[in-house]
Amino acid sequence: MKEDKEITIYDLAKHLKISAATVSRSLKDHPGISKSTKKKVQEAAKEMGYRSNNFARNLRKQKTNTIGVIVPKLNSYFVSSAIAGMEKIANENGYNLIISQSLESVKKEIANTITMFNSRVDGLLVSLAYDTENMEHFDVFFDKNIPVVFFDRVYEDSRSLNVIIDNYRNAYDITKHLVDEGCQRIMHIAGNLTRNVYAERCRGYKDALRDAGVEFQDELLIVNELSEEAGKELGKKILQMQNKPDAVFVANDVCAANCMQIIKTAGYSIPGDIAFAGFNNDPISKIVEPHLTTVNYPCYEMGEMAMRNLIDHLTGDGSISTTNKIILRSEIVVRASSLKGKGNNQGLHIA
Amino acid sequence: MKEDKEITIYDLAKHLKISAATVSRSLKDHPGISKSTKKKVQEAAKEMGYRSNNFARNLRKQKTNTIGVIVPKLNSYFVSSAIAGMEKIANENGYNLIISQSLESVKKEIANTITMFNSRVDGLLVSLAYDTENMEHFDVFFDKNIPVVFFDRVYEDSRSLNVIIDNYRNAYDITKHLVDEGCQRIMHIAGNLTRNVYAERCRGYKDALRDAGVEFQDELLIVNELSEEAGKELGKKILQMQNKPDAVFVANDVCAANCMQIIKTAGYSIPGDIAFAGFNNDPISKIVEPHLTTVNYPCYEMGEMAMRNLIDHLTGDGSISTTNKIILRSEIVVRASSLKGKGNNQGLHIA
DNA sequence: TTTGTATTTGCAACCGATTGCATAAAAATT
DNA sequence: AATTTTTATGCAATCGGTTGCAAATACAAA
Repeated sequence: MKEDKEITIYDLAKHLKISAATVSRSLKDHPGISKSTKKKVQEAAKEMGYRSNNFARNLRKQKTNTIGVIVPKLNSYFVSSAIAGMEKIANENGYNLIISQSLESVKKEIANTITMFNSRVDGLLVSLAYDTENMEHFDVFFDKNIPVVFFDRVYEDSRSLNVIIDNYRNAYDITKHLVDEGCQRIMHIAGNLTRNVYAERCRGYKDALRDAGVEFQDELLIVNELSEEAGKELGKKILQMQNKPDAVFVANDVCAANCMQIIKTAGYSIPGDIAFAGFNNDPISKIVEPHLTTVNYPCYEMGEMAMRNLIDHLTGDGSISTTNKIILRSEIVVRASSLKGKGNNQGLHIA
Repeated sequence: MKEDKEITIYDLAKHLKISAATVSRSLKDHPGISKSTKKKVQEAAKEMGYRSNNFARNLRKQKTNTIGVIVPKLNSYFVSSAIAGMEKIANENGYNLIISQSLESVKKEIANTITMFNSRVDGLLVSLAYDTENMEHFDVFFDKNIPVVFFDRVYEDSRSLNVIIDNYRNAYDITKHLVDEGCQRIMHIAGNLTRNVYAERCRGYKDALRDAGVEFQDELLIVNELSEEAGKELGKKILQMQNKPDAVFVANDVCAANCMQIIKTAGYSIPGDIAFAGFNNDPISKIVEPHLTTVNYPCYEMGEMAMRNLIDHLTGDGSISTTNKIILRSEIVVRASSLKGKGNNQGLHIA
C-alpha cells in the first residue's frame, strides 16, 4: 500500500475527513480521543504506509531522542562490548545513538563534545580519553541541564552520574592473591594515574601490599599506555632488570598478554619465575598461555546500566540528581598465570 | 556570550535589523549575499552563540544527514574496527551514524532495517546476519532510491554497492601455502555457506586443492558458527577423528585459536602434527601459540571505504550506479602455526 | 425541555531553517 | 538624466507534527 510520496498526518486527516490534530493525538494514544476514532486512524495509518517524521516532531518538541556516546576507541574489547549493551537498551527505548571516538586525545574529545552539543543530543555517555584532565568542555551540557553519564573512565563531579566497578577492591584482591601465592616483588603496570581507573587500581595494589606487610617500591610501579606495543616494551624492560619481579600485575589484559610473550620467549617460566595478572577478562586472557588471571569486568552490563540510567533520567523516572555513582559487581578470576601452587586460592572461581 | 535560550536566525535577524532569509543565506555562504553582510552575520552568530537547528533544516530539506549502520555484532574485532573507520569518515563529512546490531538474527535485522527506514537515514551500511537469506527487507530502500552499501557479508545485487576483499584468492593462497608446507589432509572450517564470505573462502580452498592435485574430501569440510565455543567443539571433534588432518584452515581466527588450544592441550604439536591457519588477522592471532598464519583483513580501511563511497554517492560525486563492487587489498600473513619447515614460503611476509 | 457536565474534536499558532520569486538598491550604459 | 543591467535583500510559503484553548457534541441530571 506504500505510495511513492510520503504520507503525512494531513493526508490521513483528509482521507478520514477529520483534523490533523485528531490524527496526531490518535497516533500517540492521547486520552482525549475516543477509542473508535483512534482505531480508525491507526488502521488507516498502517494501510497508507504512514511513517512519522521525527524532524517535525523534534523541531516542535525540542527533543532529539538521540543519545551521544563518546569513547576513547571503538575497537577494543571493553568499548565494543559496552556499546553493544548500550545499543540494546537504547534500541528498546526508541533512542538513537550517535557514537564518536576521541582516539585517546583530549583535543578530539573536545571536538566531539561540540559536535554532540550541536547535534542537540538529549544526553551524553562518556568514557574519557587517556589524557583528559580538564572537564570544561562538558560545562555546556551541565549548564543546559543535559545529563551526562560517565562510565569506566570517569570524572568525579557532583553534576554527573558515574557508572564504574570497584577498581580499588579488585586490584586489592588480585594483589593479595599474588601475595598469597608467595610473591614478594610484585610489579604493577598502570595507565595514566590521573585517570580514575588506573589511580584506583594502583591504590588497591599499594594498600594490599601494605596490609600484607610487603613494602612498596617505586621501581616496581610503571606507567605506560597499556597497548600491545607497550606490553612488548615492558617485557623487554623486565628482561633487563637485574633484580626481577616475581609477579607482574598489569592494569589491562592486552598489555599483560603481550608482555608475557616476551618474557616467555626469553625462556622464563610463567608463573614459576614470574606470575602474571591482568584486568578486564578480555578474550585474549583465555588464549594466552598460561591463561591469565584477571578481573572479570562486566563490560556489556556496564553499557546497559549506563544507558538505562540515562534514559530513566530523561523520562523522569530517574534520579541522576540523587544517585551519583553506580558500582557494578566484578570479581577476580584466577587462572594458571598466577598459580604458583604454594598458596591457597580462597575459594575463588577458577576458570 | 551564550544565553540561556537558544538563538535562532530570527534573533540574529532582529539583532542585525535584516531579514531571516539573509541570515540563513549568509550563514551558508550563499553567493547572492554581499561579503560585508556575510561577515557581519557570521560574527554576530559566533558572538551570540548561535547553533543551527538540524531538525528545522532536515525538515525543510527532507534530508537527515544520518547514516544507518547494521552489523551482526558490535563486539568483534572486525566489526569494531570497521565501525571505527566509518565513524572517522562520517565525522569528517558532517554525517551522524546510527548503529544497530542484528545479533546474527534475520529477525532482528529486519526490525533494525525498519527502524532505520523510519529514522529516514540518508543511506545504509550493512553487513548481513549469519542466517539472512532473503533480502526483501531492503526493498523499501531500493524502492526509495536510498543507497545501501554492503560490506564484508554482502548480497549480490545490482542495486547496491559491495565492499569486500577477495576471499576466494586469499583462501586459495592460504590453502596453497599449506600444501606447499607439505600438508595433504587439509581440513576447512567454514561458516554458513550461503554467506558470500564463507562460500568464497570455501571455493578458494577447494580450487587450491584441485590445482595442487589433492583430492577434496567431504569429511574434511565442516561448517560451524566460528565462535569461541565452536572452536572448542571443533578441537574435540578433531581429537576424536581416527584419521586426523595434517592441517586445519579455519575461516576465522577466534575459532582457530580456540581450537588450537584444545588440540595442543591434548598433546599434539602445532604445526608438527597439525598445522593451522585462520582468517582476519585478529590480535588474538599474534598471542596464541604458535602464532597463527592468517589473512590480513583491512577492517578499518573497509569501514572507511564503505563510508566514503556512500557519502560520495549521496553528495553526487559518487557512482553506486556505475561501481558495483570494490575489492580491497588483503594478503596472507604466514606465521609459525603453519610452518612445517619443509616447504618454501614464496617470499611471503612473515610476521 | 432545559441546564449542566463530561467527552471529543478542531482551530491555529507554534518549532527554525530554506528558497522561489519579487523588489529594492547600486552600478553601468546610453 | 533616463534606462538597463547587475547585485543584494526581503516576503512569504513550506516542511510535518504538537498542543493550548475554544467549540461542538454527547450524555446526565433537574
